Amino acid sequence: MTHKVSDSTIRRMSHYLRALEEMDRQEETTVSSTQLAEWGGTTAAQVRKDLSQFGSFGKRGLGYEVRGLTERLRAILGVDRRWRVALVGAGRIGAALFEYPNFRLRGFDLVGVLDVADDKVGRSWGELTIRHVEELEDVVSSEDVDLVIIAVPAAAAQEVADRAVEAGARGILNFAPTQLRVPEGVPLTDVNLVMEMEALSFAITSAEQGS
Amino acid sequence: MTHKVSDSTIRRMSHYLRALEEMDRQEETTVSSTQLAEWGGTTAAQVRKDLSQFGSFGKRGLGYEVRGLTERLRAILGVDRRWRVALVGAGRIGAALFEYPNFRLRGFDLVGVLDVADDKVGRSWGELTIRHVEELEDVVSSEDVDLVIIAVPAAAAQEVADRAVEAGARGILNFAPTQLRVPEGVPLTDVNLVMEMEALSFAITSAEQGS
DNA sequence: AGGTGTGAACACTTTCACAGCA
DNA sequence: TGCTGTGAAAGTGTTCACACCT
Repeated sequence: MTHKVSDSTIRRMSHYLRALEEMDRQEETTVSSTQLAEWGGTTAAQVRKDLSQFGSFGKRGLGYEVRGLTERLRAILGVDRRWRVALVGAGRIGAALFEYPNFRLRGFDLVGVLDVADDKVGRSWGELTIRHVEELEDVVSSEDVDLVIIAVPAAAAQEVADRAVEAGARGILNFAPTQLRVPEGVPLTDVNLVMEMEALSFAITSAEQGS
Repeated sequence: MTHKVSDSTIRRMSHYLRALEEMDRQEETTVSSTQLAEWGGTTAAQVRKDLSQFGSFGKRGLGYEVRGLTERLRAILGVDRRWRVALVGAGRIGAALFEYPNFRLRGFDLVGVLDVADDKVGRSWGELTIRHVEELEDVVSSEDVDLVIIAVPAAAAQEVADRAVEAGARGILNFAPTQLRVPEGVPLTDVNLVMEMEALSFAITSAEQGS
């Protein structure tokens, strides 16, 4: 049933979900594609096309039922469950993630933190104790980790990825500025701040020069 | 001359630039589109198409000269200069950026940090003193800020964006999980960690369910 | 021979426009 | 009437294949 769904569709689905949750908080019970589009900076047709890839959730003439659609989107995105996350690299990025409340609120539970540095291993982060990267396989399997966040220097990232996947991790979020190779079927997302800054730099520079 | 260039092209250009710098470090003097493609996980034709949008930089039968192409890419991306960056929100994300060495290495200088919290205002971060968000306009204009990074709660983000742009900021990197509205011509990039995690969640969930 | 630069073919995404249901 | 769901059209991005230069 489920054919290939584009990346941009998924990104927008996240957006719609956030919009719906906000609308529910404001006690709205129904919503139209037009309203959803305004919230997420897209068009009504786009919203309907996106949703239609997963089913028919609306009522003609009326719109979508906020609560119902919220549930459907949660199920589609797979966030109607909790995810177990291990963090490799207890530096600043790691700390930022650790303290980011939305993370837990949205269903992602940090169940392990690892680092190589001797002065970090053994320390406590909240209820977690930082463990040595050597123990990665152990943490992934014993803690039943689904997702691994890589926040280590570029040179160490590939090895961490290989071992995490081998040990059973099912998806990877990579902050290291390097192109990781992972087996077919293991989703990988990169977050590269320098790249984002360069995109801004380009946009400004080319606007300056283009007539 | 410069027609519309796609976002994905720019992302790949960043990649090529990083690859070239690495190759230069390894004392390679020329490089083919095939090699560049391998490095960035794309195809040779794609590399050539991307580059050809900005000019003809290669020699047929030979490839591209590493140093020369590096310079051209730097100029295209606008990173042959330094950028002045202000950071609004001195929380964990802010701290992570502040300590991220690649940031400065790649040409982005943090020249101002602001926050609302009284217990943060006045503190020192390296050579910078955290200033109150009230002073945003002042910082942007007196420090000649190009880019503003927004790392404040979602509810405060739009106001910060409006004031930053009004005061002369030319681009915005937004970490707040909300859809900002900025005037036409002001580039905006969003970094939304929950969204990235949800994309992983979807990929895993749909793979499980699809046949 | 070797590898670029590029039009043409192809694939994918978005927008349009309207039939159809509440 | 109002708004969804969806084929068809338009627009964008990627891949192919080859002429052309060194």
